[in-house]
Amino acid sequence: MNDERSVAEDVAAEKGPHAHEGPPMTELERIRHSCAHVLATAILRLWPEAQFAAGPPVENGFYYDVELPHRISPEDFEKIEAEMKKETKANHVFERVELSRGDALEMAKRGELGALGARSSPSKFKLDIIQNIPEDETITLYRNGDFTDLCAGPHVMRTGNIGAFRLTNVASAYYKGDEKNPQLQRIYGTAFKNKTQLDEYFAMLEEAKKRDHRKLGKELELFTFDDDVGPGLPMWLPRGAAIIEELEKLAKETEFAAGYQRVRTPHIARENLYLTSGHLPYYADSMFPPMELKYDATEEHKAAELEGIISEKLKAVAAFEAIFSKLGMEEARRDHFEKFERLQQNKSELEILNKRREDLLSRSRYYLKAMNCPHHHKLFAAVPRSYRDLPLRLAEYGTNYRYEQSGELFGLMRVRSLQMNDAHIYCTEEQFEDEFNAVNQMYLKYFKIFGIEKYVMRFSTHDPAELGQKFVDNSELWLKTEEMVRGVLQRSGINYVEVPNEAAFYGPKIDVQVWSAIGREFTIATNQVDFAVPARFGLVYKTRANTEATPLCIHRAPLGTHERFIGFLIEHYAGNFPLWLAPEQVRILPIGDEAPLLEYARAIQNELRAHEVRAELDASSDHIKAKISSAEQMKVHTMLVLGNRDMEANAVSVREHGKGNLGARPRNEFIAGVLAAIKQRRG
RNA sequence: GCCGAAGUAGCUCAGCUGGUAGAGCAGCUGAUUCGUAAUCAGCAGGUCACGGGUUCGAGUCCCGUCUUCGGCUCCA
Repeated sequence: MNDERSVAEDVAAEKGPHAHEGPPMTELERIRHSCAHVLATAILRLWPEAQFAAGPPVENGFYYDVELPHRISPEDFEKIEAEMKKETKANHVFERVELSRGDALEMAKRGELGALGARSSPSKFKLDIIQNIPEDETITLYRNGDFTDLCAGPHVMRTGNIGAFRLTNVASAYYKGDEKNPQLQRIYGTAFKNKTQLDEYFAMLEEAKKRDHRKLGKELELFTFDDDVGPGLPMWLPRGAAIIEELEKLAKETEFAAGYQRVRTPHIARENLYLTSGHLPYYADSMFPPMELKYDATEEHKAAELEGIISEKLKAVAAFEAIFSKLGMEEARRDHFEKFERLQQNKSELEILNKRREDLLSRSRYYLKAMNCPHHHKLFAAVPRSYRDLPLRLAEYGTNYRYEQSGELFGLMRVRSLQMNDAHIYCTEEQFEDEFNAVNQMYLKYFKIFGIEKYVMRFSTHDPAELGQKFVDNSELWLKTEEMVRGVLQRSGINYVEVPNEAAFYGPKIDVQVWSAIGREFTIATNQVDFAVPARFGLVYKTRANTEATPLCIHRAPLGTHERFIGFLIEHYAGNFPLWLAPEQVRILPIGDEAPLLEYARAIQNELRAHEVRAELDASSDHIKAKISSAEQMKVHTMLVLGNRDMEANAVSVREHGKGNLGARPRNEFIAGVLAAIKQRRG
């Protein structure tokens, strides 16, 4: 994890598994990619019939996809690694060979690619890959010892340059990620320059396991899932909810100071709303299916009435068409002009009626909201807006529901109900830069508070070739807003990287990646520029010149969702939350349970709670050591060990989780200190 | 959604090739009055994820469903 690459390189490198394009590989990637070849070599020694597909370096190592009747399991790793060791010991040169397309195809047909020599069956995946290499590109092979593979490289000089490696796991993957293609076994491994770095990496994984938010969430009683409630629907226990409260407090303070206004909107809306926004049918798969209201008699009656009229019209249209079809359209128009006109009229009326009927029915379908923007757009529209109202910043901790595919669910990181630190900023083009910059500054402020030292903003832009398909067809606005975003990012010294062709449908976006204290990456938040949907909603404001204009909209959620953000924080802090965030900030542990001492303890608890400090009292009959132990296990931030000595001196003996016994302090001094630390959001 | 693996008490886990369920912690009750990470004893706790099948007999074998995990795909 300690390689010298910049974050930008990291991010760029992860883009292209196929080395045909993109930037040259870093040294570590060359090592890993070379190791994939060594892995293939080893597998072939054990199972000569193996068919290899692709074996690129990836974020934390490499993999090679292989088709093989034998199902490789972790028990096989030892013998595969032993074969790999032989290959690295032999220190073969990675030899690069250029050859013609014809020669490459011949070799693949003889089964010599991704192989130790000619075989009875062709190297089918390699054959396919060659056929997909553009005509103007050079085809190259790489050889190490007996092993020959189709590969664009680059590699390290010799197999011995692969310092240290280990296989990690095996999973299945479809060839080219398409489920219509054959299913392959994907063998994962990792490699480093030396053994020390390899060991560090595995130590980090161990540490990540200890900090796993699912494990700590259970142990610390932060949240829970229940089968009867449903998959991907976390419920927050009081200790977890306490963290949520603090995050909301932080966001509300920050946003208030930045001129945001808080709003509240329902969790559901009629289908019409999502037809207007354009989410339906495009995004329908990611939404919970609609609730249908059956009991709206008026609307059902209206729909039925329309149904009657529509069927009449249909009959009329059919009758005319039957006549005309015999005559042919041109003749019909000439000779029966009047009837023809009536047909056209009936057709267009039918269209309107059908639309009205569909509209009526859609009014009885309600969807759980998957995002807050449509509701917020309606709030914008609820009041006549003038340029004087802009920028208008509407903020809400809205709860969204997204029907994530079952295989996507993962602890708190990928859920179906999520509370977003959401806001929509409506502004003019002139205001955009300042607004966007202010949002970025808010991110930096949060990074500081949470001790996030490494981050990158992935700035996703559009591909002009896909205008009108993947992206809203408005070239001018794309270029203009992208230029504005780029300008803000550059001028504010934000660490960012540009990712082409990954923008949202309606505008450029920024995904915010942060790294936890142990160096694992999380995408926690997103900022999106939207120059399309406000227009769909017909949002306008009066300009100074008394004309109407459509505002730009910035979607932003610096703290992302509670679910993912707290998941991140759990790992980041290893469950040892700073005082202001700690679910239980203070626990009072009286030595013994004699009445005067308990009374003293209770008085302190009450005083703390009067100042909104989450203070608890352990009045159990446990011995003091046991009380300390259980408080430590729950990672209570501060423990007050109270005995007669403390009571007599009006003092408290302070113990902090992770720091141990800090000795006695005057009661008032301690309380003032706690309040100040919480207010300043210090540790 | 697809492929693979797993699911035993609130938690962590044991239960061999089928013979009818067990520990530690947590909980409850009582004793213990202890100055910085676990005092002692007793009690209670399970439709072995759910549903079906094979068998004299299923936690154990087979099938289906659900959930979780590892991947793939997805994340406008």
